[in-house]
Amino acid sequence: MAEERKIPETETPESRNFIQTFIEEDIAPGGQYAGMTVHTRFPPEPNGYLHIGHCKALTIDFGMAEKYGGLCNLRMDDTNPTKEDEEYVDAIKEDIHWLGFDWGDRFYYGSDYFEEDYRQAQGLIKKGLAYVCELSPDDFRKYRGEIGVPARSPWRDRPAQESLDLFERMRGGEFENGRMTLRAKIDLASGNFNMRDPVIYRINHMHHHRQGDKWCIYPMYDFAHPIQDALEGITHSLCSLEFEAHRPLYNWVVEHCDLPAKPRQIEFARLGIDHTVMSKRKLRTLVEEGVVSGWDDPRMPTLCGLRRRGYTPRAVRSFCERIGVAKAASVVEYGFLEHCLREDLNETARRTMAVLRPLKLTVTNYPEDKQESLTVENNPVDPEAGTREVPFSRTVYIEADDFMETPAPKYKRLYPGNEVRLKGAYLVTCTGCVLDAEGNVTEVLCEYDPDSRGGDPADGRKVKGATIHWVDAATAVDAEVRLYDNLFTDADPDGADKNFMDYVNPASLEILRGCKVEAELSGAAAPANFQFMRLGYFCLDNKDSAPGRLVFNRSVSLKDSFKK
RNA sequence: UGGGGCGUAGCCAAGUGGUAAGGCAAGGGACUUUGACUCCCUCAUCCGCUGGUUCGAGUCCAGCCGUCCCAGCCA
Repeated sequence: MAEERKIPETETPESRNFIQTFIEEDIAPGGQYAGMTVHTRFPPEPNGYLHIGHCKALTIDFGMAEKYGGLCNLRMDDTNPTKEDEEYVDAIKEDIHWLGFDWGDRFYYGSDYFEEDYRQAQGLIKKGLAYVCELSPDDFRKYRGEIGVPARSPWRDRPAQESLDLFERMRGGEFENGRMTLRAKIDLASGNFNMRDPVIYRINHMHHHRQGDKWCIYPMYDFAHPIQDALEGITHSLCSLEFEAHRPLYNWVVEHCDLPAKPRQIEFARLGIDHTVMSKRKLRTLVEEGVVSGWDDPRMPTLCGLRRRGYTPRAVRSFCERIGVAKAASVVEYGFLEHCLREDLNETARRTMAVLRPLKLTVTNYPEDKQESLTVENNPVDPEAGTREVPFSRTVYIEADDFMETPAPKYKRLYPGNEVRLKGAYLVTCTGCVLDAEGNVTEVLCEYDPDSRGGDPADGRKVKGATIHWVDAATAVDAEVRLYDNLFTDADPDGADKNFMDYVNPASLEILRGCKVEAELSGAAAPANFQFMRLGYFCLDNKDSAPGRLVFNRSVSLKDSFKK
C-alpha cells in the first residue's frame, strides 16, 4: 500500500464535473453504456423566451455530447397545449443558433411521438401497470393521502380490458376535460408522492400548436419524456435539480415500457444570478407589469435581452462554461457575467470617443480656422483592427467629470495649471474656465503644445496628467445613451419569503440625451459593439436606433474608470 | 415531524483516505497615449457542527444543525 502513495505531481488533473464522472463510468468497460457514444438532448418547452439559465443547460447538453464524441438533439417539449405556442419555436431556434450551438438535422417535437406514447400506454394497461381513474380533480386531491397516509383510488383494480376500452374512448373525445385520467399503477403508499400512481395521461380538448385537433388526450411530462429520450437514443438525459424526485418515475417508465434504449437521467443545479430573477413566470410578470419594455429589454437575463445589451455569444458561453456544474444551489454574481463580457470585448470591440456629459474645451492658442485630421488606433490590443481619422479643431467637447476647478486628491485630469493628454491629439494645459451666473462651469480654457501632435511631447517630458477623451465640436453627432443598473435592489429578490416585485430597482435605467459621439458612428457600417474610451463598453441598439437617432446601450462599465 | 437533495473563502468550484486546484471579487505593486488592459504578489492551519474509525479524515461512520426541492390532471 505504502508504495502506491506516490502520485506524479507534475500534471494537475483536469477539473471535471460530476456529470462527466458519471458519464465516464457509464461508457467505461463494464459500464451501462460501455463503448457507446454519448447522446444528449436540449428539450425546451415552447412557452417563452430562452434566458441565460437555458444557456447553462445548452452548454452542458451540447458540451457533454461533444466531449464524448456524441450528438445533442433539439427537441420541443410540447406535451401541454395549454401553454405552448409555435411563435416561441422560431425564437428558441434563433437564440440557440445565435449562441452558436448546432443540432444539425436533429430537430424534433415531443408531440410527434404522441402515437408512440399512446401505444406505450396501452402496453402498460395490458400489463396491469396502468388504469383509467375516474376521480374528479377535487377528489383526486382529497384521495392523494398525507405524509404517512397512503393515497387511494377506487378504480385501481379495474380490469385491463375495461381500462383499454375507456382509454380508447378518452382518445376518441367521448369525455370532457377532467372526467378521467390514465394512471400508472406504482405505489400508493410511496413517500415520494410522484410515485403514488401518477397521472400519465389527461384529457384536454384543446388545439395543439403542431398536432392541431388530432388529440384531446395528452401525455404528462413524466411519461412522455423518458419515451422521447429512449426513441431518440439518448444515453444521458440531463436536467435540472427539481426533477430529481421524478427520477424514480423516469426509471419506472424506462423499465416497464417497451423501449429501444435505457437513458439515464442526471440532474444538476440550475443557474441563479444575483440582482435578477430567472423563472419564466417572473420574467413574464416584469414584461406584463411594464417594469421592462419587453422580453428583449436590455436589463432582462433573456438571451434576446442580453444580445440587445451588447453581450456576445462568446461571452455568454464563456460564462456558462466557467461557472461550473454541481448540485449545490448557486447564485453567481452578476459581476462575473460582466467580467466574461469585458474579457471578450476588450479583444474585439473597437474603441471610439464620445462624451456622455459634454463640456466645451477651447484651445485658446489653436488657430480659429484650422482643422486637422489625427490618426487613432481602433483597438490597442488588436493592431489588425486598424486606425481611423479623427478631426480636431479649436473647440472640442470633453467629459464634464474630466474637469475640476479645485481638484480632489489624486485627481489626474484637467484642473487649472495641470497638463493632460487629449487622446491621440495634443498635450494641453488648463488655463482656467468660464462660469455662468450660477457659478456652473460652461467652458474650460487651455493652451496646447504644438510640438506634441499625436500626444507625445517633442522634448520627451513626462506627462503627469491622465489621457482623456474628447470629440470635435464641429463634427460631433448627437446621441442618446442608456445606462443600465441591476434590475433589482436586492441581491436575492427571489429569496425565501420575498416578493421579488418589491425589490424592483427604479433607477435601473438612466437615459442620457445630448451626448456627443464621433461622426463616424452615425454611419450605417457602425460596429455593434465598441468601447467609448474610458467610459465602458457600449452597444449600438439596433432596435431603437434609427436614421438621425443613435441609441447606445451600455453593457459594462470600464472597471474603476470613474470611481469618485 | 413523508420523500429527495445540498452545505469547501465574499461569489462560483475542484477534491473520491495521504496533508485544501482554479476562476471572479478584494488588497498591494509594476507597466500604460483608456485611472482600462496586461504582468507580478497577497488572500481557507482549514472544509456546517459534535463525536467516532484510522498512523492519517474535506473525503468513511453516527448524531445534530442549516438550507433547497417535491406533495399540478405544469414542465
